Amino acid sequence: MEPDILELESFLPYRLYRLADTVSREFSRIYNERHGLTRPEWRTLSGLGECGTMTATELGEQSAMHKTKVSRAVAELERRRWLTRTPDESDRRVEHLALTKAGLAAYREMVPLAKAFERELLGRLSEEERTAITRGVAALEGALSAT
Amino acid sequence: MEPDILELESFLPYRLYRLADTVSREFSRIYNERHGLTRPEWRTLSGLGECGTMTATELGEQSAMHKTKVSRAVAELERRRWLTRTPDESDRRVEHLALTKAGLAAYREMVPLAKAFERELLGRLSEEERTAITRGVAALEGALSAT
DNA sequence: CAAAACTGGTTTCATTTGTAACCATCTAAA
DNA sequence: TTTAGATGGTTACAAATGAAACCAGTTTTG
Repeated sequence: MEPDILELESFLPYRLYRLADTVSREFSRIYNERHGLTRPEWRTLSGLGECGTMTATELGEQSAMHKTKVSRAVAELERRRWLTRTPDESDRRVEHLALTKAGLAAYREMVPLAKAFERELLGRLSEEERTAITRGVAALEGALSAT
Repeated sequence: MEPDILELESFLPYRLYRLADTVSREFSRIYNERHGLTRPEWRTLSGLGECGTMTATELGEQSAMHKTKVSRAVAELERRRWLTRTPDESDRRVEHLALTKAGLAAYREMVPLAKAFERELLGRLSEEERTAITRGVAALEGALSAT
């Protein structure tokens, strides 16, 4: 191992990114091929499906998206009539977002597929490998949030 | 844990992506703030620095980039005079890419920073956590490549 | 109360990206 | 050979993205 050379193949930031990219690409078929959703749209749907009613800001925090992404995703889901906006009573800048029946239906349809995807992926690993990835990811998350 | 709800916060594809995104963003400062490189440009530089001479196709495989990204990154590094192209003798479609002195200098300057970044990141973890993330990532890589 | 500072959310603009079409060259089959 | 397909690499075009400016409304402060 030469000192002034970086082995990309074993460099953690690169490996993480490539891994996430591959997984994410595979997974995107579930929301993209089926419904033509983008990732921000999927995350918005997913966030609202999970939490019920949220504001755009909350959505951004919950799903780690830039507010412009949220804004655009919300606009598109509204255009599809998958969500509605309700103005806040006390603060007129704020809107409360919630899925419509159609949005909820799409969400409910995709949740089992998403779970199956994850299960299948983890199913290819041994029990120890599963604990390893789970613990490792959690540890890194902790290390980064503690900044 | 309701059956028809997906917890984004504990959904592996999401966590992986967010993690890689955060790490990658942090790391990009090393090549972006310092030299104004994009990620594809950094990977190209890094690939050539590590392997010496490569073709564009090889670069794409080694660093998991789409060929248009490679093409653009190579064009930009060439414009900076950080790499040169040498036509292949026997196959005139192919070009062999290699770093110039200036390119190599930039690479050599960044390698220790990259290594320090990784060391510092892993340094925030315990010994067991480090083995966990390493094993876990390797396991997933294996599971995905085996497809 | 008025001005300044801040916050939720949208829009604009430039950059990055992916898909597909595209050259040029090479290889294999008829 | 000649032609049909592959392959290395670039380019054109549309879509996705991020930074910064922006608007409307809210809070703070003098």
